[in-house]
Amino acid sequence: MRYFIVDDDVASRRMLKQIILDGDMGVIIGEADSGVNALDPILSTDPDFVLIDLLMPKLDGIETIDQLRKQGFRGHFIMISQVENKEMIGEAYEKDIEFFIHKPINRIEVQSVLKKTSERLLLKKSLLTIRKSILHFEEETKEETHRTIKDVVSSILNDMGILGEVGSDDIVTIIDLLSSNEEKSMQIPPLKDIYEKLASQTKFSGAEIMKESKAIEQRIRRTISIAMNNLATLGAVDYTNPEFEYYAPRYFEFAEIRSLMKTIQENEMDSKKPKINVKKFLQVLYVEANEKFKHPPK
Amino acid sequence: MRYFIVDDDVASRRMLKQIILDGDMGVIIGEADSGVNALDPILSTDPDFVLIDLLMPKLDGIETIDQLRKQGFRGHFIMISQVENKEMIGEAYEKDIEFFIHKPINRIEVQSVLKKTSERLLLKKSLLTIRKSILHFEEETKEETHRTIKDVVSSILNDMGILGEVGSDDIVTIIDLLSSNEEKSMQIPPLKDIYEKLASQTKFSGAEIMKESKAIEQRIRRTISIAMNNLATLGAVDYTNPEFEYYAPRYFEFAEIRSLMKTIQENEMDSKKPKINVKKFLQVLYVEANEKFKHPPK
DNA sequence: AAAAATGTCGGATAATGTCGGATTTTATAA
DNA sequence: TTATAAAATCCGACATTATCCGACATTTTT
Repeated sequence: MRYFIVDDDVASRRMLKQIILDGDMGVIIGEADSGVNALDPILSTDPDFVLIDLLMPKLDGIETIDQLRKQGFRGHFIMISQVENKEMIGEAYEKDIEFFIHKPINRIEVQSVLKKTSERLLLKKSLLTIRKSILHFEEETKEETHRTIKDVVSSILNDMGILGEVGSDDIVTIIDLLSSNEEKSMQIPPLKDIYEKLASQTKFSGAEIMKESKAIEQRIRRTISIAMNNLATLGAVDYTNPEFEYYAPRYFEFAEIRSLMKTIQENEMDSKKPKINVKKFLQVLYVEANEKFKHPPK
Repeated sequence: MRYFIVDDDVASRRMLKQIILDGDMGVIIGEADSGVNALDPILSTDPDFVLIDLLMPKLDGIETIDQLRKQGFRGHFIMISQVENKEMIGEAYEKDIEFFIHKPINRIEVQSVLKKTSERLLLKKSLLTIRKSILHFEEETKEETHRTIKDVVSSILNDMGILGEVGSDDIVTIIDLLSSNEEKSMQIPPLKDIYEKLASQTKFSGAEIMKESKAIEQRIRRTISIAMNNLATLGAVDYTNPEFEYYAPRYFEFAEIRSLMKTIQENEMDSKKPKINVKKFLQVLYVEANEKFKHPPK
């Protein structure tokens, strides 16, 4: 199942994330710290479940649900909040949420509820598929609920905090492209070739393609640069942070990250620009995404 | 659906009853005002759902569930109580209750939850029936994507932060090659032979092979050098880092790593190049990869 | 309209292949 | 065991490219 988390409290988001991942219940394909910031990403990533806080500044949970529904979102909501007021809870249930979980967050409770709700969804989907097949004698055995490579990649990019960047689309598409390739070599082709291939999907004249592939190159570089900064900032505060600990040494030249962390800690703004190794980043992402895709849980 | 209500409060029972009947969700086949008084009737009427209060004199909700399960009751529980204590709620969920609803009782909430749980139950039943019939036809089309030795090696190299380097491909292929060999000696053959064997998979003239095997040698050396630098940098930042602790002493001459760490910490850029022991690295990797492959993760 | 983000391009930089020779390990005999 | 030669392994240096990056132009956002 694909989850999206909306909560203004970082700690809550992290706990939920941890619970979902630990329980092997699915992937987090995005998160947001407010209703307003949640709308666009939810509509574009179309998660199966949205875990949403009721009390949030500006746009509260119920209003957010209204907005999303109005714009055609068909996913399911699970509300998580410390509100005790039965009126509000009732109101939430009227918006057709799946369930209301009371804060403080309790691991077993959340896991149990998520498991039951997602099971219900799966069952429903299977039955719908079956009914359709029976009615039309069709052989559509395509499981739409399966997560794609793109989901896996998105979730990784989200962890690095760059899912919203323009270059992320390029990256996701590239990995998808590479993965759909026949050759099972884990070595990715030269970056130049990759860029050109991607560019040729939208542009058609030779010159256009060259330009676009140059643009792609820069977009990706800038996106990765942002990821480095994000991780370095995380690590500067707490180098046992799980995202930092995992991604920083694997996806980047850790020496670069380290010197970045230093300048951050010492608040120097000068900073010799760090070296950005696009090839390494894509290579690791490619192998790891495929691995996670083939052997989902951990 | 057939419901049974257990609650020491008459008013609560009446409300629940009313909600179920009004919502046309099923029939009430009995009620009881305590856990003790509920046991016999529940076992004899075998309801689909038991709505049960957590806090009751003598036999509380959880104990009642235990008793019933012990005596073979297979129905489902929905707990309804005003308890706020998350520990108790968690405990209840561990007893495999369907959901926990907080008092005071809210019509919409109860209806929504009951509807969803009973729907889930119905779906499950239908699906089980269908599956049973289908199983007669189809043998399982399960495609097992085995975890290969390559995956194991990749993950180790990823831990060292060198999955992105060109030489990693060589290393992975080499270990795969060695492992598929008949002789299960723990001792790996001379490096030169290994390189030549690998080279001869892509090149075919004698001279070409020599060149390629030289290239492979350099790629691997450089890759391992990067791994050393990565780990040393990791260790310099945080010597309790698990990857550092594990890999640094096993795969490398630890003395080399330590002096590397020193130059990193003191920011000396001169640095006498550390000695790189390719043989040791491959040897350890070979043994460990095979070990992990045969006896996967704990 | 200013500021930020993105596109464009050429030159700088670092990665890689190639090769000869230095250094270490291994084998063998004293 | 120790000495020594041969073999294996390791390393530096250079040429060639892929990759990277600064700087300015253009577009988009505020």
